[in-house]
Amino acid sequence: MRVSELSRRSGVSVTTIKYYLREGLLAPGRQTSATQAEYDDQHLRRLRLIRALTGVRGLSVTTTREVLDALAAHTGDTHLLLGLTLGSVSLSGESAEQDPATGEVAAFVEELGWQVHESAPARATLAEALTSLHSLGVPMDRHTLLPYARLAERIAVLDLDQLDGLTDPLAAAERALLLTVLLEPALMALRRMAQENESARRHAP
Amino acid sequence: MRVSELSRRSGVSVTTIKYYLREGLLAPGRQTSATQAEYDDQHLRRLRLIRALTGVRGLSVTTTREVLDALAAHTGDTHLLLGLTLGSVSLSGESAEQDPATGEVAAFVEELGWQVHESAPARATLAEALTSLHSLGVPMDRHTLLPYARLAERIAVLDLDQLDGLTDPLAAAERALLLTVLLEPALMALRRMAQENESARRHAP
DNA sequence: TAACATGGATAGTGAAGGTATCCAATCGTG
DNA sequence: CACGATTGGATACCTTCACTATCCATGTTA
Repeated sequence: MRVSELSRRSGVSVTTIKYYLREGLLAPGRQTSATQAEYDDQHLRRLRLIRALTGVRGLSVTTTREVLDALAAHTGDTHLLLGLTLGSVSLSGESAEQDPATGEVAAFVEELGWQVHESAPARATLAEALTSLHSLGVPMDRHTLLPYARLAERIAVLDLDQLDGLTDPLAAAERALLLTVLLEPALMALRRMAQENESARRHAP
Repeated sequence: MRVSELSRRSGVSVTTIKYYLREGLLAPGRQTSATQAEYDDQHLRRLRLIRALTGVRGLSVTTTREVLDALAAHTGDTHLLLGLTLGSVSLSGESAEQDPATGEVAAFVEELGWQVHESAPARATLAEALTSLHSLGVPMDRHTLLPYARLAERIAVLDLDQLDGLTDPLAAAERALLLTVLLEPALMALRRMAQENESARRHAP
């Protein structure tokens, strides 16, 4: 198919597709002549993926490219992919200085017995959030955080269960990405609704 | 205290403070003369809150104002506050048309037995995420989603437990806000680390 | 009283994420 | 094969957001 059809089928304007091509989010089509290129279903799928990451999750174009590059590079070792570039989601601008809670997070991860890469961005994300909460007078010590971590373990089990049976490593990596990133807003929405429900249960029995 | 001290104590520049005043995120100080105003600890606290919401969580200035307004308006009925304006976090631009998965979400909430307001933004967030996943070939039916929802219930219990003992309704409302919004990145970071751990456990026993 | 700070207003900045316009080459239809 | 529409490619422009800088008249303080 050519650009106009790709545009029609994806709902993304031709100029925006050109923009994504320029930015390297989308691979160029197969050239059929000097001024003509052919696109296939892979491009359509990729385009849908881009829109999902930028739209639903609000990732920046830069982060999206990094995530997609990581997907291409690490197909195969799925668990390296999980949470790879995704930690940089919360803040696009890197904070150069180390967060004061970094050591606390390391100790906590150790206490949990988790095997987590030393440089996992999620560590910094957690540290930053805890520091911020602390500065606003909300404690969140080990004791408070522990049950949350245990529930996170069970969520992770559910996540990994959904990758079972996918033998194609490309498909598995892509699904891992989708489940990690796109399920986040869904889980947070479930949490907010559950909070409302629990609050109603407690305050109006 | 005057502006310069507020700036020094909060780490926010005077010009930015002026900007927040203009945008209505921060209440004006008490005028002591025609061209002088006095700020107090409430202003400092509010300023820290603003920076936490915009910085850690990446909320836009507009959304932050809406959240803070909701906080001021609904102090007292905490469970109305929870998830009130917060649903609009995922997408700043409202999608005027209704998501096709809206009905499915309503049925799911019913099945769970949750008491959730009909117009809760979290419903739309969930619907949007499910639609997006569906269009990318990841099923996420009721059956798959149910265990996630049950874990969300338990997270909500932990959340609400932390509001116990706070008798001051203002403090309770503010803590509810902090726990809902600022804990999100922390929970997602825990999830990603737990995924990495679980993946390591499964693939390299 | 003179240097400096303040509140208030207005204009400017830089990044992000597109959008619009041109152009020459090419395709497809008659 | 002629001719209008489409395409790829390049460049310039636009809008929004979150600040930031500059002015200025008034006020405070040493």
